[in-house]
Amino acid sequence: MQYDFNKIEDDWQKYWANNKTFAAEDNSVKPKFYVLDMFPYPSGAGLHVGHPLGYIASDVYARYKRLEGYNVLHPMGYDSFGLPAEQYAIQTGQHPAVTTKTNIEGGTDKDGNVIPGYRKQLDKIGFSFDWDREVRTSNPNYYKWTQWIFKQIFNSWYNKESDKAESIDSLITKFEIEGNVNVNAATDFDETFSANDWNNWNEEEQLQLLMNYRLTYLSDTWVNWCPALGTVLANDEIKDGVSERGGHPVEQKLMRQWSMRITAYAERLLKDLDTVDWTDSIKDIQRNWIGKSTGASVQFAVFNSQSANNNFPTDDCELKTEFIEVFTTRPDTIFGVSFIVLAPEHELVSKITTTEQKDKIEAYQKAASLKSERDRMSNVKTISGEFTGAYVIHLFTKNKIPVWIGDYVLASYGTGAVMSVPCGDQRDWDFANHFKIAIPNIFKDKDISEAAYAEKDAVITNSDFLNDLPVKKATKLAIYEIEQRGLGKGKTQYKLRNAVFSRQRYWGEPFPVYYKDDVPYVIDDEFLPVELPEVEKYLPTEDGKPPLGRAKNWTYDKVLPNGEDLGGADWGLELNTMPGWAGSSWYFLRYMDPTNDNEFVAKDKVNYWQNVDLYIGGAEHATGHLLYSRFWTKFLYDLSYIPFIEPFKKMINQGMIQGNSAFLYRFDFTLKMGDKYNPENHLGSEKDYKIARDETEADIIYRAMERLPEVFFSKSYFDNYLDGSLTQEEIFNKIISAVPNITELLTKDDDVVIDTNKTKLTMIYADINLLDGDKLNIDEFRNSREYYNDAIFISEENGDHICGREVEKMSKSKYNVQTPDELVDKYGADTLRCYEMFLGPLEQHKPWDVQGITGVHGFLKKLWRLFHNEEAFTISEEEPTKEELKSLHKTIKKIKEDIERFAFNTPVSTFMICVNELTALKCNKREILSDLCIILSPYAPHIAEELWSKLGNTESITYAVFPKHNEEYLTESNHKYPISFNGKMKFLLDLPLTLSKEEIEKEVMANEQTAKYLAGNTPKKVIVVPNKIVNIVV
RNA sequence: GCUCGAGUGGUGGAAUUGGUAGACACGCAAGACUUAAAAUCUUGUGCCCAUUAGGGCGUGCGGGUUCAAGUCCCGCCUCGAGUACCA
Repeated sequence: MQYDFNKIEDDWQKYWANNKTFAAEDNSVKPKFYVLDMFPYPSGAGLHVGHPLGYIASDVYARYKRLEGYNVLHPMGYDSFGLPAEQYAIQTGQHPAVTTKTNIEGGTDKDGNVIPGYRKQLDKIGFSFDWDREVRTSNPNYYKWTQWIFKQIFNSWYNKESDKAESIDSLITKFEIEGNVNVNAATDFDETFSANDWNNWNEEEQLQLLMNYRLTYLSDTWVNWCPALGTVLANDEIKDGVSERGGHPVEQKLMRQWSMRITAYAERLLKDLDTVDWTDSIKDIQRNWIGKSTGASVQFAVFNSQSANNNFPTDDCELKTEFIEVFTTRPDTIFGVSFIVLAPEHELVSKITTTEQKDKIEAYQKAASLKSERDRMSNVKTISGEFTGAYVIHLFTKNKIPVWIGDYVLASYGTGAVMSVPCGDQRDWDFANHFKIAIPNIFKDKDISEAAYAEKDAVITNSDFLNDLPVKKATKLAIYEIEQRGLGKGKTQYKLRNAVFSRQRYWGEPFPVYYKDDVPYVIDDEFLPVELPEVEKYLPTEDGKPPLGRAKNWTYDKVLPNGEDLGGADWGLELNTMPGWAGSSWYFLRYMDPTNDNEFVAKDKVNYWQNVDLYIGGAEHATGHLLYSRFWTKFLYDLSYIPFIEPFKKMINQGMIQGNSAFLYRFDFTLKMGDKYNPENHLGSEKDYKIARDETEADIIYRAMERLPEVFFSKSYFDNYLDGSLTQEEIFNKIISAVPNITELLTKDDDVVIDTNKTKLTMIYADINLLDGDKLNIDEFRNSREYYNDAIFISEENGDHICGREVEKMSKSKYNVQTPDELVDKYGADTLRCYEMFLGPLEQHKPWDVQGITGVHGFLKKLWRLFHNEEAFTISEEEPTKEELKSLHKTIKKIKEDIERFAFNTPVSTFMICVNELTALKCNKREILSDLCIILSPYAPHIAEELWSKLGNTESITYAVFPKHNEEYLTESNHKYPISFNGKMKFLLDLPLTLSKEEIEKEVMANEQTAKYLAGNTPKKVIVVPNKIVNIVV
């Protein structure tokens, strides 16, 4: 009886949908398990075989956990706001909501292309998602709560005393009572004010001040402006100086923007990485991104050379009016400072520069400001700088230290100034060497004549009170002294920047914010969501406002849906929208309670489901989504909305499935005008050749080209062509014999010849769907496009036309995309699922090769045949034999072990071995096959359900019980000992396991084969490891 | 440059704690069935030498530890990812 996978899969998918088989129970007595896939963006291109890889793995795990008795939450939804839909809307005028819906649900786009729809594609693979919990970030009932969370962040500040976010009201109370003197908050605001000051300010002034404390705040910030996309981008949305999406240039611009004070959480984001089970690589990326460094912040007093002589001023020098603050991670090297470098943009530069140096400094500043980020990045090696003419006083030695500017110092990091210690830092050393500045050595017995000594294992010398101390102790003491003398203090610095949260785009969440006299206020909860308005175009307005500037009545009028007017006014609403990561920072919470209209998630539900137990997705979100959702999780925890501090406990990052592109080698005819051609003829007369008066040479050549067929060479010719063993002439001869009438075609009425010096073989992409292995299906290829109809193929001697292959990214433009749909139609979803897992370890990148799928498909057919003879389903009720039980139980054991260590590829091989063994044993016994169905069902759920029901079960296999292996069936009485000589295995010897070491040795030494390999020598030593090996050392 | 990861047959990969390297598949070759093809089945398949028996070499390269190394240690090479003057 045939394995009709199409019908079986269809039937069971319907059954699961109708019976809501995978609905998760919200408050179950069962233990919970939360398996989540990273939120997909529903693009119009649909799924290719790389996308479901992670979904299959998570689905296998989810199904396995159900069999293990867990209540599994395994939801799916869409991150449906985003740039591609909006770019498409700008091009076509279609509302992004419409295209987004089509991309998810299927339909046709404006050009008439059929869009299969994400959902339909997913359904065909047989995932066990609880679709009743689907969310879409662009649905108002979802983004209502994104806006609500924004409001909570807006109404919070970060209290460093309690080390958590608190309500802004608690801060206001403090201000009212004692001003900000005792407030220890995450803020850049460093002035102090009293309660009196506070209470005397008007509302606007108070609100402006609170902006410095809110966890999301409006400020003028330097942002990454991308003119091509018409929006600002966050640091993690930029790769190599250009936008991650589209690769457009990015420039720095000062704009009024909403930002998220993620820096308040820097330390916790860093520290809590230790509590999650992620790969070291992702953790490292986050640690780097957060970039913690500890050291000291130190103030250097500026010594004004104009009014002082070269003698050193005293401590009470009245000229100490300006200070340069620097941050250093090596306070222990304070005595090695020989100059100070400021960033060219540093605000003190103009104040301290002497008149003699003014011109040079200004020229340098100008040159630096003209350099783009990219130039600065690419010019790392060139050393440049300029002396300001000013000096500072060394904290301890009181020496004069020159102040320079140089663009190797970044304005945006630390204080934009460094104390340069050339003996201990290579960049400082290079700078000093270049400008002939002194390089004092403060490391005992270290040579610094050729390079700086940056290792931290030196002993400090020439450093007054730090002499003879190792780095660690010297650092501690230096900080102590600096603090004692009031010259600075110990400090921790982070690279992490606050995240820009505004986007000048249409297709995103509107802010729940309106403006009264330019002061932002948040909208009352009863008016949420602020729904995205209709606009007639998705472009910025003529005066440069974001697209929402085009919306009519975009004001906070306080009219409730029921028509009740609560007395609003024409207060303008915020025109920016939120970035892509807003909705995805908390979506995993919404799945617990997707339809709740009163809360973003109900307390009892989040208390039951807790955080995600297993999160599967790509590694590309390391610094974006994975950092932001950790930040929001901690924030919501601080406000006691959720009971955990990390969103994703265990994460696996699946590797990319690469495309396997195919190439044809096309002969490129290059034509030129023939000898008989005379440009004179071109000028009107009709002598030897018919040349239309208005034709150019190019026209004639093009016309001749059109007559010529496409000629393709098989791979071996190309290889020979590349290494020179096939000459142009030989190629040409091949063509002449393949296209005998070539001269005729070429010439016809035109005088055109082939320019044999310029012809060449070039690689063009061939659609991988027209290939059978590496062989081109010539007929299908000819039919694929009209101009290939009469293409000529110069093939291998056996008639095959072989294509070149290369592994690269899977993409439409490379004609190497494989969609899951075609494979599901041809082999079935179960085959696809098993095959994608079989390909290799989940985390690894691997090339897609469709050929291997037949092996997996064959395995399922073989499995089917265990249950069926030619005509019908047939099963035996006999007692299984020892061998059959052993085969089954070792499989049960290995499958469980493998799945639990997240090895998804090896179980498929294990199933194959088991089916091969049972086939060899001709086993069709119920007791064996019934358990086999269960353990296979996470991988191949449709066939498992079908066979399970044929075995007489009336309930879905989903909630069957994963069998326990019985160790008794696996224990052996004998072991085939590999007998090695000097570690090289020579033969096997079957011995009972009951033998002692001595007995084994005796048996081995008595064996005649041993004697042969010993060849008369006496063994020096015999190592016997019972149940493992025997090694004889000769 | 720095950080992290990976290198095993023609291909994808297996070998979980140092103990038979190459499981399981693909591909290839030979054969069976068939008018033929597909499907299916059987056998072989790391490389080299040898008719066989057998021998030698083999997990990127070079060393080391060990009775025994794909696995542990040291040094290097190549590829991939992240990051980029972070003081």
